[in-house]
Amino acid sequence: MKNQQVAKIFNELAQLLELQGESIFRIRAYRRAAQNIDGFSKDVAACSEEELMQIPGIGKDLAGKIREYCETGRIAKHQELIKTMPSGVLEMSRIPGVGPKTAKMLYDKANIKSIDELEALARSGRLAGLRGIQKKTEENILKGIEQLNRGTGRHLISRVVPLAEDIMRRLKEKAPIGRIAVAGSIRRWKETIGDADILTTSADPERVMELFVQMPHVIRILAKGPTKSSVITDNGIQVDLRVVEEGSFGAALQYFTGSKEHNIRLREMAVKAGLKINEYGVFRLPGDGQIGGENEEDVYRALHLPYIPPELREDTGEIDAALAGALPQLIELDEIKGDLHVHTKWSDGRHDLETIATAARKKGYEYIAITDHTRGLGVAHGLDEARFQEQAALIDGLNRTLVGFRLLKGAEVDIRADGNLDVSDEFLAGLDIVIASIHSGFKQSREQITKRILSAIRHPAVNMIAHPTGRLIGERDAYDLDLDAVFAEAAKYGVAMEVNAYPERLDLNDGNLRRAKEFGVQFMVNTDTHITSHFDFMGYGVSTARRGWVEKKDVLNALPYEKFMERLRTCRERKASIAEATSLPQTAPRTQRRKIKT
DNA sequence: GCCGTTTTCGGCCCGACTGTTTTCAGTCG
Repeated sequence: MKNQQVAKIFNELAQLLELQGESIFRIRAYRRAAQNIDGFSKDVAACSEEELMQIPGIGKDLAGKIREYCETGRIAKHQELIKTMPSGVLEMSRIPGVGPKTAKMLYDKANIKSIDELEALARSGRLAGLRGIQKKTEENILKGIEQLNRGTGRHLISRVVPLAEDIMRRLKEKAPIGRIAVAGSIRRWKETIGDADILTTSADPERVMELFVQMPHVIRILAKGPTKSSVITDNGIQVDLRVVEEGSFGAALQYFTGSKEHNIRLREMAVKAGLKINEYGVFRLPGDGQIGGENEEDVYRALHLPYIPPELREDTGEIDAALAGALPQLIELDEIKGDLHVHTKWSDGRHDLETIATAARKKGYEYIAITDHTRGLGVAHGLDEARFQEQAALIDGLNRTLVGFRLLKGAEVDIRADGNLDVSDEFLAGLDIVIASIHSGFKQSREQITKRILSAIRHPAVNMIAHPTGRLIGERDAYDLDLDAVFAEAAKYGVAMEVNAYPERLDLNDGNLRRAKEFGVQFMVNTDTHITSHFDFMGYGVSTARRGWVEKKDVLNALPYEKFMERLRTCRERKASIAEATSLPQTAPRTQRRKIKT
């Protein structure tokens, strides 16, 4: 899949063109193309020029550049631009507060070629005096460099959500506010968050801003105005607070939820319809008469669109789907009836069976599966068959006492480096549910890993592949895997793919899910719980599924208990019949075999 | 560089905050 590489080069081209002072529209064209390629579900390397031009924002020129990259591994225009400027200048434009104009000026006027040189000059106080730079800007550049050095600037959503909730709670207690909500990428449930956006209404905005910047978390104030302030908190997360009037809250919520690309599309549509949309409302032009804005729905209604859920607002086809009346009916958190990936202290979890069952019932579930690790996973105290039998007896006992709730006997089986499972087939056949996953040999070749997972999918007892790509956000990339082959086989055998809700995993991710859906794959959204509080992660899993356009009908654990069990049985029956059918050609008469061939 | 149910040329989303070049450019979202 070359999409990400092409997207990266287009983004870099946009930055380089920005340094050249190129037309902002040309730059924006590269950025838009990069985003659409990144979100495109098919490999661009496998697309003809005509197919590429079907992607929004890709015309003849960019389609040619994509082909050029796929065929030669480089883009001449990119190479040419890189040569015009030291790479350090590009890096300087990534310092918060320093944009392309400033970076270019620093290079042109003072021959500064890297962040290190810039920092040294700023520290010695010799930056001030250059055109447009005085003491204050010099200080801000140093702070910006510090911020850049502190980290990637993106945080796991599970780190940001609690902070945003805490800030909102404090504002509700102390500040004179009306409505309040999170916006931005948190509300779209992106897996990582750049900064937290909070939106509120107030009759006394200045007082709200004052209280906001004085909160105990705040270590630096980036900006403070009457309607908008930005701060850095002690855990390095930037929080932006915006105050609007009641009549604008919906428009502002829509506006600040983004994504930017989604909003640009909407505002383009608005202009064509003789309307203007901004964060204050929807206005009819000319005359500026406001026709909506108190509620978010007003914005979509004004454009004759149905309400588009925040998780879909990425300009990856949701507006066209809305126009066509073809938006998906996204899965909802309260439609989840069970959790099929749960560990106990029998392997590497913390609690006993009863504690886990009680916590799950409190969540309102009808069933969960106990899926402790198998013996292959020594580090996780994997169980051997005898220990599983012991555990099964306890589960049977608990099930006799539980009313309206079932514990399923399951296991998270290790797929070994050779593709075999580390427990006997007979034993697995006796379990209610078997989930299989990879915990070692991540560096194997694409062919090997794909083969391992395909053989697990075909195994007679396996019902689901857990965390199918193995990625850990910010720590470990997905292993090299032919996902299309995996999805095709999973759909054929009725084996589910997991949406692992663990915040570091979120695996499959949104893009994978959309692709998998095209193959007709079914999903299970699970928390991979090791401690009872992990059950709360289900929201992250469901939101990731929603970002992947997943509907209730695609999610097996949205089924009530009886129906769910029936599906598990169907999966195994289907496998048995496929195994039987595929063994036929070998024993079939010669004439029949020839027929099959043609 | 893309795009077209007013357009194949001339448009391309909109506003807040900051620092400084005192009327606005740069940056950000």
